[in-house]
Amino acid sequence: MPRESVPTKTRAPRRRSATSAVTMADVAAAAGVSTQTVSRALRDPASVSGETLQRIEEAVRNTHYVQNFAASHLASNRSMTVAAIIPAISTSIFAETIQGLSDVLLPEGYQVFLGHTDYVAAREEALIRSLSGRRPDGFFIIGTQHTRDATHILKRAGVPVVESWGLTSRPIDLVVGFSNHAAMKTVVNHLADRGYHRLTFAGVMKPGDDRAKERRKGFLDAHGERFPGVEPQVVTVASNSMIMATGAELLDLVRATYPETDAIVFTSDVLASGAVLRCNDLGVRVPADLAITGFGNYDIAGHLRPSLTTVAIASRRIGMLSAELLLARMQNKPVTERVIDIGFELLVRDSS
Amino acid sequence: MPRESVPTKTRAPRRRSATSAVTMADVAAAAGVSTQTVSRALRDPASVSGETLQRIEEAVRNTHYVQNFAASHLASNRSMTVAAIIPAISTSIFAETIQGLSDVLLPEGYQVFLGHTDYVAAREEALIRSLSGRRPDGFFIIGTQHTRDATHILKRAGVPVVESWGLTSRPIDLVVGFSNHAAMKTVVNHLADRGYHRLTFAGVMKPGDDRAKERRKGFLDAHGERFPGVEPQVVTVASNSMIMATGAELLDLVRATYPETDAIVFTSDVLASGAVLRCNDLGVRVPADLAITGFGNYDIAGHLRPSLTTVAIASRRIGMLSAELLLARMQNKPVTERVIDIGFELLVRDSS
DNA sequence: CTGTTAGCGCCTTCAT
DNA sequence: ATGAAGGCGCTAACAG
Repeated sequence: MPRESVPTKTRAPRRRSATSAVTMADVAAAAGVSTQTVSRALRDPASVSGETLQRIEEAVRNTHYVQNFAASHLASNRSMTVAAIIPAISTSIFAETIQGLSDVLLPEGYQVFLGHTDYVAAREEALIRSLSGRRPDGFFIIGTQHTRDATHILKRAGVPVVESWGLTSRPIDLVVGFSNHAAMKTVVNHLADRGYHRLTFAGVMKPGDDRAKERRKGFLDAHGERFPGVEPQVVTVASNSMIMATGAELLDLVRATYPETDAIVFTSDVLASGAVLRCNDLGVRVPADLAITGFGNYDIAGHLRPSLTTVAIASRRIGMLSAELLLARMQNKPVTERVIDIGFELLVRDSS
Repeated sequence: MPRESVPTKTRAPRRRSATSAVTMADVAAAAGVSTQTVSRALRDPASVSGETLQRIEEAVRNTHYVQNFAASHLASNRSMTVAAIIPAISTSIFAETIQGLSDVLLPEGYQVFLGHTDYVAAREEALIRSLSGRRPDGFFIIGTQHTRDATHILKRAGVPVVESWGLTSRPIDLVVGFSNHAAMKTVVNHLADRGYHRLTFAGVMKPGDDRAKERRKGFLDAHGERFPGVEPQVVTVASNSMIMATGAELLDLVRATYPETDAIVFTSDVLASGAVLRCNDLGVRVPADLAITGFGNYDIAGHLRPSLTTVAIASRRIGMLSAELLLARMQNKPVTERVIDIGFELLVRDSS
């Protein structure tokens, strides 16, 4: 550890670094240049002469230097990180979105802080609060509805924010999503066109899931238009997991509650798949006895028999587009569109 | 000798903070205390008198102060972050592991950096290198085989490292996993016991997927024991995605290559499910004509008809246990077990 | 193209 | 229980 050259100090020099005592100063010393030159070589190799660059690169290798981004962040006021906040990581279509986000950001040198809220608004706020302390250069968040304080913190952060998987006329900053309301209306219209007339909406409604609420509203609005005077049928559960077993349970619940139902509109392919498979077990013919629709176009949807009518969402693309918007903002490039509607696609298959 | 202060400010003071000009000093001023007291109040409220604490909390609220963790990190040499490295986020059972990890770490104040490697060793190394610069207080990584340099960086980081989803006698630091080799032997033995005797191993083998390699080896070893002299049958693809369509393709490939096959051992439930559904389409009876086994006990496995024989892995638990080990290390608590084998469970269902 | 200087915002150490 | 001093490792600003 060649760092002793200040004999005039009365106190022993502070040694707090437990790990990696190698600093930029060590590299600079080894290469015979100033720390500034090392810093420049690391961030913009072209700004240093070829010979100097080589010496520095060699010094980096010899010393096993690993740059400390916390110091860099503090000095430059750029953290080179993006905070991503999603409801759940597992069993979730949002994983694809995060992969898309990450696929675009990592090659640009940005790293991703990931947190999940379990669909609880208070947890979302706490997470945003906590992640703000990391001073990310951008935020990515699922959903367009947040607590007052959460919104406030995001706005005060002074960095780009992308809300996603929904649309809103009053975004915090940027939005990449689609209309859950319109998507569900499309499903209802499709079923009505096919002649189904006793529709039931079924799904898991977590308190903090504004996408599910939008979908329910889309169902109700379309139902009112297509079946005026008919009482809409809605069956939801709040605490169940998003698993196929829940879909099977919901099927049973719908059949018990509204036996006259001839089509079930599920909020997710996971639930719809569970229901289709249970129908097969029960001898209920899909779609002859009962039509079933899903949401999300999961892998399974096209492989089930009957194959599942559903709404395809470009989940990965949401992540990639969001990352591109964030990058543009973070690199001070112009962003023309503040709200990007990526749309959706109704995939009519055999279950309806 | 104290350095002289320079009262002659010839230059204007630097102002680099674009965002959140509120610092601890502002809070301290508002509360009429020193920054030190604010710092203490934030990290250990009990170390400050009740009245002072209240004034500080009020000042924090009024100023909208958000602590800067980068500065905290630099000064304390603790980042309160954990880096997590997984092959893929989406369509992946690892998402559950990350959720488990995150569920344990977030409440303790740690935040998670997430990166994915797409099963490419070089990307893993690059990611580890890059994440090291964030000076995480711990690493979590899927797999037990890494490049020389990657291993070296992890060791030099001087923080706890958990490798997972496999076992090794020479861990970098800690391991939480199970034997993929033993799991696959168990599957083969089960099939052999049931009277199947022309087994084919089928799966996606990405170059950097050491779990898949271990599984293949387990298959081959068990096959050699149970069917001495019989040439083992292996059908793998390298570049296909882990989706059901690939399972259907593999089924076709196996039937074309080894028509005498009476049982297919897949490396994943996703593939096995695709194969089962295709068998249903083709009129191939499972398990009468062909037995099929999966791996991972995904949600779908129990709902398929026939239901899928598979190996259950406590994916979420791997994450939680890993987090607990990391926490123990990071908080200087004793860790007795360096290698934790969480085992696996063969679930015999109707497909075999 | 390279070096010097000062400071990013917080925490550790020491003193009271 | 609180305050003062200094430095964590790096980079912006300025000079040459």
